[in-house]
Amino acid sequence: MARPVTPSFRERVYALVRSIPEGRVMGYGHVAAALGNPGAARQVGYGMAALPPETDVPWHRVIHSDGSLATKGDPVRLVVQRGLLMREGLQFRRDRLDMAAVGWVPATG
DNA sequence: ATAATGACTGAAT
DNA sequence: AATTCAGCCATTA
Repeated sequence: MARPVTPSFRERVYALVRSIPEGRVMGYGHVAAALGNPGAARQVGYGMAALPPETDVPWHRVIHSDGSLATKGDPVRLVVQRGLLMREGLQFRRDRLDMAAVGWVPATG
């Protein structure tokens, strides 16, 4: 089956996001930097936008670098994401997460 | 090949 | 602390 020998940036994003443990979150820029492209934060979010609703990628664990959530002009999706995060035990502080506490860095625990 | 797009980010106001 | 502006770069047409 068509499996690219050189996985696209998006593929790498999905793989990393899938490896984010429950109760932890990562910023778009952090994901991009972990993939070796510290300037491709927007591409990370763009990849999330292309995810189907039945995806196995925990896209809700990827948020803004400042701990807030992305809206993309769809406030409904925002509420859903917040619910998913709270369901994992994350605490919101005025519609924002404490990245210093719940922020996760791969290969470091 | 070029141009437009966009779940972002950091600095300045 | 909140808002605004310009830069960034992979994907799509």
